[in-house]
Amino acid sequence: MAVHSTASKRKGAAPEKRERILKAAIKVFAKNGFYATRVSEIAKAAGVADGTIYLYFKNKDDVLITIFEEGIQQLLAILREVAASDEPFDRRVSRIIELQLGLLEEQRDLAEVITVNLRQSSTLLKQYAAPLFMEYIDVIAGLVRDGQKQGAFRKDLNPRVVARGLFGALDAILLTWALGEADPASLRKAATHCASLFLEGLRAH
Amino acid sequence: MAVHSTASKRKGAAPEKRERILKAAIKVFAKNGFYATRVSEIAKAAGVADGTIYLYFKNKDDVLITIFEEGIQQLLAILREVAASDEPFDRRVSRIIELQLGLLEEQRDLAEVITVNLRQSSTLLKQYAAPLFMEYIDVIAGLVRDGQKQGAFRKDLNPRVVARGLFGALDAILLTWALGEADPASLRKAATHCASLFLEGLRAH
Amino acid sequence: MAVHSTASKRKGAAPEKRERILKAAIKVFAKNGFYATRVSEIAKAAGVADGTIYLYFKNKDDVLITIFEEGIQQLLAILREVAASDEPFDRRVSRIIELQLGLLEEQRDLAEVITVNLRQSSTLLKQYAAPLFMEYIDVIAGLVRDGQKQGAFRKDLNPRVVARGLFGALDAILLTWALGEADPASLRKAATHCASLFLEGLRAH
Amino acid sequence: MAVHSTASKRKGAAPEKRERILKAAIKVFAKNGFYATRVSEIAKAAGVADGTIYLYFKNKDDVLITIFEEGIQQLLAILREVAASDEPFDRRVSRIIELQLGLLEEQRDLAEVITVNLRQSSTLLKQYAAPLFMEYIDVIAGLVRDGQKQGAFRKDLNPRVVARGLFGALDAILLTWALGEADPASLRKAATHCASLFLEGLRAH
DNA sequence: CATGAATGAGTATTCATTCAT
DNA sequence: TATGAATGAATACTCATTCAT
Repeated sequence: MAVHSTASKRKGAAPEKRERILKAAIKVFAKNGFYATRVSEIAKAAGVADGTIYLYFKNKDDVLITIFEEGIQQLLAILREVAASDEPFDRRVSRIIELQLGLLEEQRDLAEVITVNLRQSSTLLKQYAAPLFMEYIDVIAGLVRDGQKQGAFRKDLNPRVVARGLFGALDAILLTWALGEADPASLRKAATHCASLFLEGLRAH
Repeated sequence: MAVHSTASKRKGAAPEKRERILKAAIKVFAKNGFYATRVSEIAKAAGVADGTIYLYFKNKDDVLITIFEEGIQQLLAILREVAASDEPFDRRVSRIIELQLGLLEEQRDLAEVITVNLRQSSTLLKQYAAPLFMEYIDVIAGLVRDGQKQGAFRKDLNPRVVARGLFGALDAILLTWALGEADPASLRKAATHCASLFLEGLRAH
Repeated sequence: MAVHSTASKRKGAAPEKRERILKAAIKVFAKNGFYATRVSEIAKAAGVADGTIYLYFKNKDDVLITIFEEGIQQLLAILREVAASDEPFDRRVSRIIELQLGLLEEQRDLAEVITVNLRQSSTLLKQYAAPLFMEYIDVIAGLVRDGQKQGAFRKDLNPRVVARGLFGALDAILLTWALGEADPASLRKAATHCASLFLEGLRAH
Repeated sequence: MAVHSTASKRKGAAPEKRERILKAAIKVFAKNGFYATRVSEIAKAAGVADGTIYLYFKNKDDVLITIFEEGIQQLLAILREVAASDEPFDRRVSRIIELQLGLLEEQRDLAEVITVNLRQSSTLLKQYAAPLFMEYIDVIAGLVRDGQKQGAFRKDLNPRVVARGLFGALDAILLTWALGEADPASLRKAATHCASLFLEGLRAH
């Protein structure tokens, strides 16, 4: 898991150039996909020379991995906070859904890179994404488990199955949305319906 | 296709060359991913010459598309049948879930190609997969809509959102399963839980 | 020179199939050039299977060589006859010019193959065409030499240079004509002018 | 082009990489023909990597086209100058002949590429060479026409036919020479004879 | 003789990565 | 640090030729 952890080379100088490259990479990866994106395109979009990218990243794969790691970490941090809040369980689940879709809505390109691009390299997917993905699932599963313990959710469902299902549902909704014309309003409405569907399905009687 | 043509065009050997190529492609695509797979690897796995592949497929893309199309068509045929049956709606949904997971359980490589590989090419995804995917969604959405009309399902949920969510949930469960060690029993149990979650979430009160 | 001479394989049977292949080859070579022509195209145009071509010719090169040899031999035979006739020298030269252009005019495709295609393979050109080309030049040069001896042509010009020049002039005129819209009338007029130019240039004072 | 740019973009080495590639290409094209020449052969002969060629040329075709264009432009510039001089018409025609043969005599390989190789691709010939070729013909035809107007040349010959004939004659002489052992003296003598033949043929009485 | 499915050697071109400046 | 010219390994696809029928 910590394979990549300490991340890419950096020194003391060149502060935001690294960020510019990442931002540019997210944009072109989202537009063209990982394999169809040329390193030179990222460089051009970032306004740096091709070689400069190799001062901040080991190689092209490293750029994608970094995007994924930092993007997921961002999500995870908020997710954990929400999951640990003292709001009612229903509310926490709703917020997670809205959050995930809502956060990504504001970063549509990042969403596409994370949900679509990462699957483009089986190696990357299995090596780097899977562990982080599991971590993500774990947070949600933990929330479900807590809800079950507290009597808010029915106890006969495997929390990890619920978590995977929820993640997949959101992923599919996002994908369809990203492939289509991507109207923010429709996404928000879909989020509400999805939340209602899962909460009703989870409710303890 | 030539499933039943016991008589090949030549000798007794090399009967279903096309099928052999497809089978081999599914195997190597699943193992290495679309982009990392060399045409020569497919040829070798199929026991034919590189050039032979081009007698049956336009190019490498065409091989992937064909796998996807024939795989989905297979699913769609069964799906439509189940959706149109006269069983209770609950039962129909359950069967769809079991069928989808069950069918792919028997063809793990195909599952991985369909769920993972196809996303590797944005072009292929948008051009070929999206329409078939929508068709798939439509069948499920149709079933949900019918259930709503008949009073079996609550009416306040958008059938297409439910369909997308269900598909995504199953996709994620399959993906986790395909990436992991893939124990059939666990997949079957996950199917039951998933069905229960969605049915409860859908139930009309 | 006799490298190819006894020509392509033949047996006793399959009489005109060989001719059909040659005729078809002339057509497609003229249209697409030697390198851009596929053996399968020749086969299709001739109405035979790809493999059949190899029953009559050693390989693709052999087809082009055969066309060239038989085409040139045809020309040479007539040329020699005209050169040896008892008409005035002026007349013989004129007839040669008209003949060469006129004959080819009736076989435009053959003309294009001989003048253009053969140059497409340096090897073929040097190995097979050059000798035949020299033979061709020799006939014309012989006629010029005779004319000089008989006092009809000026004696200060090298007959071989004249022959080469005449050949080149006709070749260029044909090439331009073949590349353009190819109006037979304009070709004939060009022939007259060309003849007049050369005869005047050759005349003894 | 960068003929005079004494300062290369880099070090002191590899100054005119583009020129080196062109020079190498002329050499190998002349030796092996266009189709039989591998891009890697050009690269090796030029002492650069295969990929470097694509930094300066669009593709293999582009290399041939460039050779032709720059070679012809060179000839055209001198030709136009001679054609527009105030020497007697006879002299101008003689000089054109001598120049054309002489210029190429110094660049035998270039001569072979221009006269032979270019015809190897029908597409290139028709698309790129034909227009330049016509321009070339026009200059000579213009000179003939002027000579006719001034009373120096007979008026009954189509200037364009004369120009084509002259070009073809020179081309054939060059071709024979390039294909043979290429003795400079014989080429020069051929030039004199050719000039005499055409001038006598053109003379007004 | 004829077929045409199958073969597999052969090659232009791309693009991630390097390194001299 | 930053550059971007240069590198050269890597690969999909074509097509002349063969040979089992």
